[in-house]
Amino acid sequence: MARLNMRELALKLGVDRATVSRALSNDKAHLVAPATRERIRQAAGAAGYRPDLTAATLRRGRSHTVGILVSDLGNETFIDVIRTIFRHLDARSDAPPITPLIAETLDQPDATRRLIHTFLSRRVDAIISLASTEADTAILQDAAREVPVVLAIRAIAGAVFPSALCDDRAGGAMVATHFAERGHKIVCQVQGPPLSATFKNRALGFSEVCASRSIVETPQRIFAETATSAAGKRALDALLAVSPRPTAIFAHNDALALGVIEAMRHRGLRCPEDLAIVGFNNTQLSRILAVPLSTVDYPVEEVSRHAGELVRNLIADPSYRFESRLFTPSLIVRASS
Amino acid sequence: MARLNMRELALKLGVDRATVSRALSNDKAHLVAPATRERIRQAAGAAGYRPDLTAATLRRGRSHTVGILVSDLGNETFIDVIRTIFRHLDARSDAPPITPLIAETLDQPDATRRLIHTFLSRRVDAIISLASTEADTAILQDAAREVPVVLAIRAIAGAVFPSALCDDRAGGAMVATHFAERGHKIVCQVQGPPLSATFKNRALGFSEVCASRSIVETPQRIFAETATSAAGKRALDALLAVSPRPTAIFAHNDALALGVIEAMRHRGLRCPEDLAIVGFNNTQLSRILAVPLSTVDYPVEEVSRHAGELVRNLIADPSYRFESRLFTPSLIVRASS
DNA sequence: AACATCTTGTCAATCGATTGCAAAAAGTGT
DNA sequence: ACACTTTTTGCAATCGATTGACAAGATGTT
Repeated sequence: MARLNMRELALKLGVDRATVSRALSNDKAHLVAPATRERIRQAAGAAGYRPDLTAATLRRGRSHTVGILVSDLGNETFIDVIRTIFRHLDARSDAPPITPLIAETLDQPDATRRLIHTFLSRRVDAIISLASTEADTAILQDAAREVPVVLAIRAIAGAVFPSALCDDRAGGAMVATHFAERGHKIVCQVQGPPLSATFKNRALGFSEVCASRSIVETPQRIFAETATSAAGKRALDALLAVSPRPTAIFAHNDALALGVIEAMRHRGLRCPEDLAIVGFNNTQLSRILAVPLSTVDYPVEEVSRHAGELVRNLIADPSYRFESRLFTPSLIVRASS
Repeated sequence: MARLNMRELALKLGVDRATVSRALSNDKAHLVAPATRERIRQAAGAAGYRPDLTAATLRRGRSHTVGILVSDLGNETFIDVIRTIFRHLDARSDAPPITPLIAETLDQPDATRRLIHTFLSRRVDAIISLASTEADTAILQDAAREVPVVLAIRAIAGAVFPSALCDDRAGGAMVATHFAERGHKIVCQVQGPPLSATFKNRALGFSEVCASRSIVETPQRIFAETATSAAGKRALDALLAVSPRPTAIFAHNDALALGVIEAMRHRGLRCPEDLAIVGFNNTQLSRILAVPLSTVDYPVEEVSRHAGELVRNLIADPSYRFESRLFTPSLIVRASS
């Protein structure tokens, strides 16, 4: 069961472990004579030698590992971003591959603190936080004094971190503009939990355009406690009580939109005739609904790539002059509006 | 930037590092006087001391880490299983928490080998492979000589690993029985890629019941190259060319079923009147279709829990007499059949 | 008072790879 | 053959925590 280690390999070849280490490394391989280097590499391959990365990490102080915090693994968009980040971190063949550690916080600050501590104990080279809330600010700032911390998807109000975000405000604005062009005069929003900057910005962008194009936004905004279809269902009741009655609504994500649509179906209301609706994220479900859902496409690829690059660059040089970026989403008009 | 390490903490407290180590450990804390122990724990907490787990791993030979291989992170069922496994691994407060490492193989054997090697280099305590294919057999067997390897979701034909699986054969049988009870005489399957044991077993269970209840299964089976809705769409053309023409079809998962249904809509065919359809997995989409989809509910909780337990037990004792288990899924009848 | 037992803490080796420094070997020019 | 540079290799310390062996001190027993 005992694994072959470097000392044994060196012994077998009659060289020093230092020579083996250098021969197998990327950056110091030139320090060993070509013939010896090849001999060592052959033997290592043949013997199935695999270096112990925990030992290497201890000595080097670099683990080639990044921690990814995500609030909800059930969220399709988050998963898309994570897997795309994976690819960007793993793909580059010049640099050593980076192994991601993933943790689900479920938006619980205690769990988040615990998970961040675990990451730091495991000596991650950086942390990417997807969709963190304000409750995490202090912990993340703490962590940032040890390793680079990069934010993706959700900004944190009042804190500056390198980040890769979607321009949610622009997204909200696009929806309002769309409603204006279709001649809607009275509109309403079903807003996600307001502790998330994402939803705040979507609301803001939408309202701004409504004001400038003199569309009436019903004074009562609908707040969903969670951004889920169940909450969307409940929202319809509230919506119908609103006066003046809106003819179009902007749901802050596709799940909320779905809930509203299902509730409408129950009541015999038709979409878009009775009520037009636009969602956000362009998830799979938006395409497959009986009435395909208009929605805002999330710039997954760009956000992920930038997050990956920030991490790579900040790991290479902690004082790297990073640039946080906002990526513009795009409206996809389908039958629901 | 330099982190506080155990030596410094010990120095500050005027005790030996060994004493600190024992005071902070779970199993050896009783070896240090209660007063000293508390003093050390207080100080450690106050100073924000966090042990370096890579050093501990190196010394102990245990990383408290497991590697999870998954073929496709976009698959809702896989994600559900992963996050449920997380919870079972992380939750137990008596044992130290286990950090999962996740890797997406995309069913590419080369990538799989690379990722497994990375896991082993990082000294994972065990590997869980979700939905592996036969192409991975040799690599997994290799890995199994170093650490416990547990299979979930998909068995590998001809190889014995501790596993936690869904009884796909029973699931297929349920669908056939359901068709029989509804009076269908001619049925057909849209089968997922046959290199996956999952789909083989679903097909088998279905066919067995068809035979015993003298339902005609059309001789031409439809094989989808991938288990996606696009493949499902293409499958409908093939289906319509089949003779005798079936009145009900069993799609091997919900995505395939969705594809078939969308293609039907394009042709103006009605579900279930013209063609009844049942899927598999009970994914979100099955609930939200215009005609809610009958499907087989996947026993996510049971599979995940058992996989987690296998891993825990095998880590604690590699010679543990494990029991591989099959969990029975359940048919959910909705409007589509 | 002598001896056994238990408690508490220290010393030093260890896990496996990396790397600064210096020694040995090989190459170069005169 | 000699002085000198350059290449190649070896030695030994190091990263930070854990643990077996053992010593010193405290407590108990007869």
